[in-house]
Order: sequence, then C-alpha cells, then structure tokens
Amino acid sequence: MITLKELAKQLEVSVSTVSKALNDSTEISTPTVEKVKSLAKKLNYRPNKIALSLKSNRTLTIGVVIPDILNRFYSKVLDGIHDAADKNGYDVITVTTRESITKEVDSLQILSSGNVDGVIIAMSEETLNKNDFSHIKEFTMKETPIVMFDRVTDKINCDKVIIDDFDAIYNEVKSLKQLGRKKIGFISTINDLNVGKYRANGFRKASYDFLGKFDKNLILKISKDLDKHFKIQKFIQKNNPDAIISADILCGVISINIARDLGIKIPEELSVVGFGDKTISEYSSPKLTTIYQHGSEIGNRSFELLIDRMHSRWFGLEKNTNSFTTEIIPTITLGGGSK
Amino acid sequence: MITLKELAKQLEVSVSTVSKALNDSTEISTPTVEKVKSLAKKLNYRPNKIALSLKSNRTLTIGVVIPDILNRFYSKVLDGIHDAADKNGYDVITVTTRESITKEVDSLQILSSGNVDGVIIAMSEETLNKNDFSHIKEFTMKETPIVMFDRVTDKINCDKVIIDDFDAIYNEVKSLKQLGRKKIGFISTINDLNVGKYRANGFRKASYDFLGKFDKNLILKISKDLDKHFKIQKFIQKNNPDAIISADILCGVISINIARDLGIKIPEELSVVGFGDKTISEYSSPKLTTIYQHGSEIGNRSFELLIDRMHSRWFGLEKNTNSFTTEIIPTITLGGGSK
DNA sequence: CTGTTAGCGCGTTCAG
DNA sequence: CTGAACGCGCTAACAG
Repeated sequence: MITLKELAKQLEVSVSTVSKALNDSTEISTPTVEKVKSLAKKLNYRPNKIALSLKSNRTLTIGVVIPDILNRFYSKVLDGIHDAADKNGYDVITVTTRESITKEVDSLQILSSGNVDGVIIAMSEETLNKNDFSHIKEFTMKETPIVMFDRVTDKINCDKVIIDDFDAIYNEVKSLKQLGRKKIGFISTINDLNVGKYRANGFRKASYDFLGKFDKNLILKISKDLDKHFKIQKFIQKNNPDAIISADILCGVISINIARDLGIKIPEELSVVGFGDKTISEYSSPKLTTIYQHGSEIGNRSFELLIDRMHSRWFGLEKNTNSFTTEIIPTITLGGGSK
Repeated sequence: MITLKELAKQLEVSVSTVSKALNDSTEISTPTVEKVKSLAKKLNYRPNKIALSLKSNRTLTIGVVIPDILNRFYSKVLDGIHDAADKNGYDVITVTTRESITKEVDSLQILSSGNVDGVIIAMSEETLNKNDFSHIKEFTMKETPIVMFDRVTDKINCDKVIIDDFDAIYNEVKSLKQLGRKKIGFISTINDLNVGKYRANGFRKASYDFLGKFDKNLILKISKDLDKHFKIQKFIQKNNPDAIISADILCGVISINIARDLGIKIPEELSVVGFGDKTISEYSSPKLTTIYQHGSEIGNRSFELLIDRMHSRWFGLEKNTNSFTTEIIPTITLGGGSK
C-alpha cells in the first residue's frame, strides 16, 4: 500500500506538502503540485479509506440487514440499494439473518462498531413473531441512523419504506370483480408475518365491499413445509373458484399448472394472479399475471431516506430528529395472460 | 460512540490501562480489570473497528465483485461466501458490475483503497469478450489477494474456483443415452462466454462418443432478447428430439411447457434437463430435472482459498506465492420428473 | 501493577 | 510557499 509518507520520501518533501498538493491546496506551488500528482498517478496512489474514516468519523459505507439474500424480493431491494449507494459513492456491507433473531442481534452488533454510517434493515421473521425489538431500539439510541423496510413495526421510531399490501390486494379483487369474477380464492403462505395479515385483511375487506360477502373457506393457508401441490389441487377442486390470488409467486405458478392438468382453461375459466416478480412469471404458460412489488424502488427510497439522515447529522441541518417518514411504495399489476 | 478515552476518564485511569484490562492482559490487577469491564459493559462499549483496522492493517472485511446480484447463480455463491465469511468473523462488501468492464474497473479501484483484506470476483461478460484483463492483473500486483470463480481466465495467475461445465454436460448426454435417447438437442443462451463454450464442446464431444455423430442442427443458440418461446417451439417441431438439455433453467422450463402444449408426453416421449437451481425447478410440471451447480459450495471454497492467502500473508507461512490452485466443483443431477 | 509515548495514514491547524 | 505538530481510537513497547 502506497502512502503519503512514501510519496513524500521519494519526492523529498514533507508529508503535509504532498497531502495539500493532492487536494489542490492553493498553498502549494504549481510545479510542486504537478510533480506530486504525477508521481501519485504513476505509483497509483489511493488515499487509505480507513485512515480517512478514522479522521472524519464517516466511513462512506452503509450496512444492510436482510433475512435472506436468496429471496427474490430482498435481492431486488438489495440491488436497488446498491444502485443508489453506488451513485452516491457509498459501499454496502450486507449481512443476512436467515430469519433468526440471534443472528439479527449479532448483525447489529457488527454494524455498531463504527464501520458503517447507517443501516437499512428488514427484520427477521423470528423477531416479528417474538415481538422483541429491544436490539433495534437499542440501536436507534446510538448515533447511526436506521431505515426499516418491508418487515416493519410501529414500536420503533425511524424512517420506513413499505409496500401497500392492503391496497394491492383490495384493488386486485376489485379489478377481478370488474372482469366478472364472482368466486375469488386467496392462497397465503406467510401467515405469521404482518405482510401476510395485511394481505388477508385486504382480501376480506374487498370481499365484503365488492362481492357482498366473505367466505373464509376461500382462503387457503399453506405452511412452507407441506405439499403445496396437493393442497392447492384439493382447494381448487373443492371450491371451484373462477379466480385465484396467490400471496406468493410459486403458488401462483403451481395453480396454473394444476388447473391445466385439471382441464381448466386459463384465463377463460380461471384467472390467476400472484404477488411477485416479472422475471419469474415467465415460468408458467400462460405467464402468470403478477402484482409487482417495486423491489428496486424500495431499495432506492430506503437509501435516499438514509442518506438524508446521515447528511443532516453531519451537516447539521438536523432534519427534525423526532419526526420520521413512512413511505408507501405502490404495487403495479403486470399482465401475463393468466388473468 | 463510546471510546477507551471516555472509559478512562470516568474511571480516572489511563487509556492504556483500560485497553489492557479489556484485553485480559496479565499486567492489570483483577479488581481493576473487573471495574473496567463492568463499566464497559454498562456503557455498551464496542472497540472501534476502523481504528483497529488502521493499527493492524487488517480490516476483517472482504470484497466481492459479481456481474449481477439478481442472477440466481451468483446470489447463491454470494450466500455461500457470506456463510463462510460470517463463520470466520469477516464482513462482506459486495459490488456489482452489471456486466460492464468500466464498472468492474471502478469496483476494483474502490476495493484498492485499503478497505478490504481480499477480493473474490467473477468477471463481467464485457471483460471476457474484450479479453482485457489489465485491471485485474494490476490488482494482483498489489498485496491484496484475489480469488476468481466461474468467469475465469488463464491470463491471470491466482486461485480459482470453477464448475465442471464440460464434464457436466458430457456425462448428461451419456446418461440420456443409457435411458435410450438417441436424438438429443442442446439449447444454449450464453454464447459469448467461456462457460457456454465449454458446455457446447462437452455436448459435441459426447455426441460423437455416445451417439456416433454430431448434428449441429441439434444445437439451438438463443440470444437473450429474442422470443425464446417461439424459437424453442420451432426447434422442437423441426427436429423432433427425444431429449433436450438446456444451458439455462428458463429455457428448460419453457421447453416443458411447449412440449405439453404440443401434446408431447414428458418424460415418456421427451426428456428435459436444464442447468440450474433446485428451487426454480419447481416452476414446471413435471418438475425440471436439473444439473445443479453447487453455488453455495463455490462460495465457500472461494472464501476458504482467500482466507488461506490472507493468513499466509499475515502469519508468514507464505503459501508458495507463485503456485495457485484451480478448484473444480462438480455438478450433480437432481431428478425432477422430466427425465 | 500502572502510566507515558509512539505510531498506524490522513488532513488540518499553526509556525516558519 | 513549505514543514512540524496534533489528533481520530487503538495497541504495544517502554518506563516507572
């Protein structure tokens, strides 16, 4: 690693002269500046980020804590965060919790040792289930700003970015009604999480509002381990719905496949819509109509909220420290032929 | 941020006493140690990682450079890296290049400023196509070790981890032959990359060895933009193959869907096998038989090779600096009903 | 047993 | 115009 000291030695000037020259200080004569810069370039000098950080108390690095990097939604958000961070000259340290509260606590510890300027987090399922946010609260007491997305709680005061889960499904039911659908089923896999609850609530409310009644038999709750294929088949045969909304994308695709096997025409006899991702919707034929969550936009906005906090802290604009934003990112329905 | 200085002030001892006490130095009396530790705990003291890094010249952080975080394969590898890094107390800074050589150059610049102890990289498509590895070569000249995976070149001397692409497809053809298949088609989407070439070569060699001849019409090359659905359908109708191997998973799934639409029975009349991922194979019915690339294992091994280099550097074991390992991770075929 | 000093790499006073 | 001195937070060599 080539340092200021090294440059100074070779040029036989002092370290501070080199430093000033590289920073275009008016104190240094033009010839000296050029000499310094040329050697710096030749030796490919890069200022040591660590030393800079120690001095400035800013690392230009943020931390991201997510439950699972393999989950398509989270990797999309992560991608969006990377995008925004990159544009603003920030590095990103990612930590995954694998839905474990213990790992989440550890992760926040790691990010509490001064190596990041801010944190973006989606809490683990276990954290949400246990309703134990002490580690997060503790973290918010420190000077490092934090932004939460998707997996969120009212118990913590900070900026948040969430999806409009309730409205998304509510509007979808409305839209299906307009297509003439009368018996709409809802398949949910993520029962314990708020996200799942919001969606279920949206479905119930919409059922009352648009179909005049709510039949709880039309909600199929599937735990992750069970044989989805079998349960979905039974569900379709028993209830004979003319539309299905799936809270995740896999069950949406499976529904299409099953319906085809049962000789049900899609979309003529059955509309299928799923929450999820455009890319993955290609995996069925006809392609699944998807309620698209703007993952990358959620990432973008999260970073923007975070950088606002960080800057206001450093530059003293003190963005009202006690008032926080909760940003709601709308979903959008992308046609895929199955609706 | 609570510092040693702060603790020292409150306890009215010197900074170095506090430091030694927290590090269980025998130089410090037990009562003092306890006093210090108890206050440290109470105030939730965390040693400043940045300062530690500056002193030790080790950041306990590695950098990962990948083309695309949304690519399932790379996110799997990334997950494996995280796993191994986490176990060894390392943080991970990820940078994506989006297949651009410019961004790759930038990424390596970023990681050259002393913020990481080592780098794991899969080069961008553009880098491979342009055959320009100067930025990588330059990087290897520095003291930071680098490990390459998947997207690899002979031009650079460093540890590497790759998939056994040639063998994977070679053995797959052999296995299909044993099932009685005689007309095996190959669908490739990634023509420009070595990976794709290795697979194509393996296919050709196997065709000669096991089927007695190689018919180049049985290779379908699809560029990313075109309508895959249409081209695959024509390919199947024209050639009437009894087996299809797809170099990516999406085309595998699409093939299954098309065959079903054409009234071709799977797997009775047509076997379909695709390179890819277990999870995604669920998206078709019958589930796609997949040639599984051990993404997480590739990540694991990459990290292990890297940590070896880093340790040998610091602890002077000097793992023969001029001899590098190329590790080949075998694939495995997972049955899914389509073969 | 405890404190003082020095130095990791850098930018920023303040003197010359 | 240039250099010496200081401090960010920490550890380690050296005094006491």
